[in-house]
Amino acid sequence: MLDERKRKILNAVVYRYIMTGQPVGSKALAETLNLGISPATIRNELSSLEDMGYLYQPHVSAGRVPTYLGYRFYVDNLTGRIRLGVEERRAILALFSSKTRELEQLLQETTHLLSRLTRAAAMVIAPRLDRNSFKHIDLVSLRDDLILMVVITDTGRVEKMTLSLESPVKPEDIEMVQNYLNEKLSGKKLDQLENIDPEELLKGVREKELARAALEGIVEMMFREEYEKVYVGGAVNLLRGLDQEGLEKIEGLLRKFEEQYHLLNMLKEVIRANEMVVKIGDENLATELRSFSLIATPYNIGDEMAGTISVLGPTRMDYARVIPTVDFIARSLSRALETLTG
Amino acid sequence: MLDERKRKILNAVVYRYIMTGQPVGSKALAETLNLGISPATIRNELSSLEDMGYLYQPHVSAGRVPTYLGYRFYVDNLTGRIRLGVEERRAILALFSSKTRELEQLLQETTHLLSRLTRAAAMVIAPRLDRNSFKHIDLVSLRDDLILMVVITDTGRVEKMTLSLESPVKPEDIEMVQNYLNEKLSGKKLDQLENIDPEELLKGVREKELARAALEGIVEMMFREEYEKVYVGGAVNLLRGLDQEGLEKIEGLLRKFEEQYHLLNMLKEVIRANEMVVKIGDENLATELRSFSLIATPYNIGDEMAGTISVLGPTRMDYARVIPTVDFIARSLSRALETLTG
DNA sequence: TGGTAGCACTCATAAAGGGAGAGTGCTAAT
DNA sequence: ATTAGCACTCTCCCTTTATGAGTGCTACCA
Repeated sequence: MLDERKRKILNAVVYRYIMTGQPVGSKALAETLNLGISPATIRNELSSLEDMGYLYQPHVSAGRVPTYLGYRFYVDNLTGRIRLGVEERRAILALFSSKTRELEQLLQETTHLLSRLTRAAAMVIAPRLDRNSFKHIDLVSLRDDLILMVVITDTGRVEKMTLSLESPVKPEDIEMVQNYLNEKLSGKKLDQLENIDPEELLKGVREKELARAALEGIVEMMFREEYEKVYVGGAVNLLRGLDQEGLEKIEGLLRKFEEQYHLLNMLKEVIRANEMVVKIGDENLATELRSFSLIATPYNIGDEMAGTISVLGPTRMDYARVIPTVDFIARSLSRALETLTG
Repeated sequence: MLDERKRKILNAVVYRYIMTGQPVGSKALAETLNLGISPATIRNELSSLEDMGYLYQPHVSAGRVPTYLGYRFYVDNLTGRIRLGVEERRAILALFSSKTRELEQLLQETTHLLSRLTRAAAMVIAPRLDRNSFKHIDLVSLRDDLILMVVITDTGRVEKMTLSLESPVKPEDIEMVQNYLNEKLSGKKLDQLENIDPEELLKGVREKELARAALEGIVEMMFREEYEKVYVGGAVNLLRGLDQEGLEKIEGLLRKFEEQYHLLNMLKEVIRANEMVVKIGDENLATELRSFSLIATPYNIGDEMAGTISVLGPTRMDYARVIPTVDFIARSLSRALETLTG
């Protein structure tokens, strides 16, 4: 579709624009490209590339700037140019070589690293709860009618909830219910718990109110976590080199960032992807993201896909550097999680 | 020090400037003040107030703008003007009337409400861990040499940590250590735990490695939480109506906001206050806050001071509205926590 | 003596004009 | 097919000019 020369020119325009942020002119291209052709020839090619929708001119006497399509071409033809910097490699290995950490802490630090290395906003979606299996339940009385329920999963995730009861319950009953539930539920996948008939299960216990509240609580907890938790970092990076009007646009986006629910909604088109996804500009579903680029890739625990890590930055982003960085972080995280969760 | 007329004029200037954002001129003041004096007289007074350091002129032909000192005077003389709006009252009561919630969730929602109602950035410092007392410890094996430790406090706070052991440990030993620690530590204030001699305590157990790791873990956990957790919300509000240069200044501040440690450092001068504090402009210790106003007030659990809620906004802030809002939220939160933690 | 009218003065802001420079598209020549 | 040459367009930046807001000062008044 595009001949060799056009491809070279297009790639050069995008590359230069990413580096400088300035529209790229024919003269500068002739100098760097070394194709032995004059600016005039390049101008013809540029004009042609503009007709095809890969480039546009901000105004008539400016150089060319890539359209979303132009970036798309560039990203799809990155082979060779792409490489992980030594700096990045070192920082990533440093983070993941330190051991014995909390899942949450690890994800939090991953988010930080991601945003720092890519200079973009980073989002890490935590592993879904429903794939975990039930490990242990703990009932602790705060008051005789107020019980704190703590549920621990096999991946070391800890969720808690306060149960407020109508009537007081005795310590020995609490312990009994706890033991009973532990025995009955141990090892079950969390999403199987929804199908358990509570009445059936409750037959064996005396203190029905507490047991029922606990069961309902567990199901509610799953519901609460239906949209998974997201860690966000480096949202400030989106402000970098922004003009007045850009600022107003971004305000709405940052507002969405503060709410898990909205954030996940924006990300949902990439959440389920099982390989790296690069969405450029209007390729994004969420309107708030239309002027940004989103790079997302899944991470695993063992063989199972667990969650997604992603970065959000301007379409004018150094893809050749960011893509391998995101990729390597995802791999490193997967490896770390495997040893962390046993 | 200031006569009646000067006070009226100064208050009017600050009030008007807060409302409009425009420098206030003598003519406009003469119209609104109804003191029966002419603009010329007001000009004399303004000039005098400027000499005293309460006002300044952005440039010679502009009206007057309050200095930090001017805001300070205004805030110190708010009596009468101050009142809680019905809107705000309703929203606050609505949030705190719904019941049975997690401490963390409640604090998170409080942060949200605070930023929404004040249109400023909100920070809520969670109750310090060391005042809590030990309620229950839970050791769950993830693998035979990887133990998840969960510590529950009497206020329903749950902290966890993974313990990685040199040698595998048997399930019955885990249970034994867990029971032993529960018995020994139950009811102790967390800050007392630091003084316990581990060797003394360890005499009674066979599985010393696990027990020692657990003890060290608890102490480390306290250390980890020495600087308390902070919830942040509405940082975007700081971007409101910002010019290009203000944007660059604020970028550094927002970056600090992303790190608990730095954030708490900035807040530390107000953390220990036991009544409402209003810090205006350069009254702030942290240089990053020098061009903002910080309003902070403590909240309690029972009779004990538990944490601090605060908002950060431009010095040109509607103090008459924000101050009572922050105050009422703090009171409501205190009340809610009392019933939540029993 | 405190208040006021009048007036000259300053300065920000906006609109208008005018190079300079960058980069283009087009044309004609190779 | 490629290129040199050139006219053209438009942004950017600087200067100029007009406008208007608001002041400080001075002289006058009750």
